[in-house]
Amino acid sequence: MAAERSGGGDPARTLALLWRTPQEPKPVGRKPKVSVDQIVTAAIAVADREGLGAMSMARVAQELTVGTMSLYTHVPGKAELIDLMADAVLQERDLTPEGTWRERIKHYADRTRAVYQAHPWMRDVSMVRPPLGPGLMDGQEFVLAALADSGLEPRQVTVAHVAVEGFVHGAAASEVDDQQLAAATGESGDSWWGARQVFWDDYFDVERYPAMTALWNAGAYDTEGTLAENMHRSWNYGLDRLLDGIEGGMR
Amino acid sequence: MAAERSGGGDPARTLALLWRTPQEPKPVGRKPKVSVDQIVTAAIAVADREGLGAMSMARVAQELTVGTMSLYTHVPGKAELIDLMADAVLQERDLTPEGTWRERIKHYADRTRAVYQAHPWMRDVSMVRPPLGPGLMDGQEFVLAALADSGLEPRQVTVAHVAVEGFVHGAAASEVDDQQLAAATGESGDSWWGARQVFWDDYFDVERYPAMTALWNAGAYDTEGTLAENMHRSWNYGLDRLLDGIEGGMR
DNA sequence: ATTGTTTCCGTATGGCCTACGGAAATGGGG
DNA sequence: CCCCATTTCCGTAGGCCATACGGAAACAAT
Repeated sequence: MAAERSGGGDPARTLALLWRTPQEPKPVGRKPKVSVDQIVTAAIAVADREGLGAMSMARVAQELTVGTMSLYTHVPGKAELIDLMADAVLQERDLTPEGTWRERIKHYADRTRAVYQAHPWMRDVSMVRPPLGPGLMDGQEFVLAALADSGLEPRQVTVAHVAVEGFVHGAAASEVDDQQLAAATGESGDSWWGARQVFWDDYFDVERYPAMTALWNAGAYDTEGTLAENMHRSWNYGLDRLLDGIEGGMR
Repeated sequence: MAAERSGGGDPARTLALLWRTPQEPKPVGRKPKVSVDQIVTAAIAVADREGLGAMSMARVAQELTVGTMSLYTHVPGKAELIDLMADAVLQERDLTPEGTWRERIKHYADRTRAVYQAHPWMRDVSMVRPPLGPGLMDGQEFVLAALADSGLEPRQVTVAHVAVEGFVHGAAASEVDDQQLAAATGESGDSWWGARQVFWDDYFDVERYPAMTALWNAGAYDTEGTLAENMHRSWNYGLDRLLDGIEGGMR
């Protein structure tokens, strides 16, 4: 399926939900069996366990022992529910502003990575039109404050911000993708690659791929550690080099 | 919906399709109405026009004026079809090895970006367990050859490779995400943000977000150009800084 | 007990993938 | 010309999904 899209609905309604605008308790009428918070929590629980694909309205309602359509009283639709889920888990990062601007960005990357690890379905949530809730906004503020302290020009800060944010989310998403696939298909990444041993035997052409062959012969692929560990190493390397570049560009 | 997952099926069968292993023409039996190539082409056409979500087996069959189930004679299932589509469009990059290693990586990034622009549904295809076909492999070889020429140690080349590949695909995906959403929802990114003006009016808190406020006041967000143009600028900046860092790390 | 308000939820529509198995087409041998 | 092995075509059916609609049920105030 294609990536989950969020927030097509009425912006005012969605924003009120994201910021949980307190509404005066209704004096009359039937008492609600569930709250928005309960729905969001249940939806996150389902997605954590079985992936975003399994997070259907029916499944969440079942979790809460409520009729499917009851959810629509509290939440406009599935897209908005996903927005609420995403912002909720982004709030789990506790971002303490300590150390140099670089250390703070690394801290931000770590915390964000932890969110993706805990909630692998975040890979499937597009951040191009993000939920404008407290979870997202607090993160933006944190990164912008760090970059502003770095000495970059204001205009440069905004450009660097998009690059850093993109790298962090992209890296976290890729890294988690492997685990999500493992959970969804019941096959680990290492096992998947192992099953494709045939490829190297039957299709790989040393004439066509000299650089890969040379690297292989040089022992560049004799790594210890799992696929996941190697990915993590690469991403740390990438972020460090990106920050090197940003730092160097200021001088 | 969650991201499209590929290639769970029999590796040997999928590899044979990806590399179009020629099979001797059957002397007897009913003549096929469609070929694998026709199916892949039709599927790409549908996805280009209406998104990967609309690319159903029924829709592709309709395109070819053939019964839905006929497709399954030629292709094991939908996941494998997506693998074939992805590898086919990756083959559209013509990667000519000219210039310095840096220029070649930039060239690779440009060509890959062009693929995503032409086929926005690539955003929804996971590259963690990629289709091991010629399109993907030629790209890998190209990047590895460039990095090997940069003077990095073999082990470092493989680490840098993951970082670069991740950045390029991630950047291309993000950039295209906006257009894909615009096409899918009929609302442009600029218009979406415009409709969320309410947010700045009703929810944004200058006390809570001093860094953002300061940047706003400093005119850092007074950009001309569309959202898409600004994203493109940021991604170029990010890739340049990443390559700066890689270059600097060698000294 | 009635009324106004709010929430709950059963039903129905139209979509998706694909297992299964029979129908239809094809070329060769009698 | 007929038969038959072989191959492809494809209708049906089962079990998922989101959500529009409208009536039933619960509750407070009168």
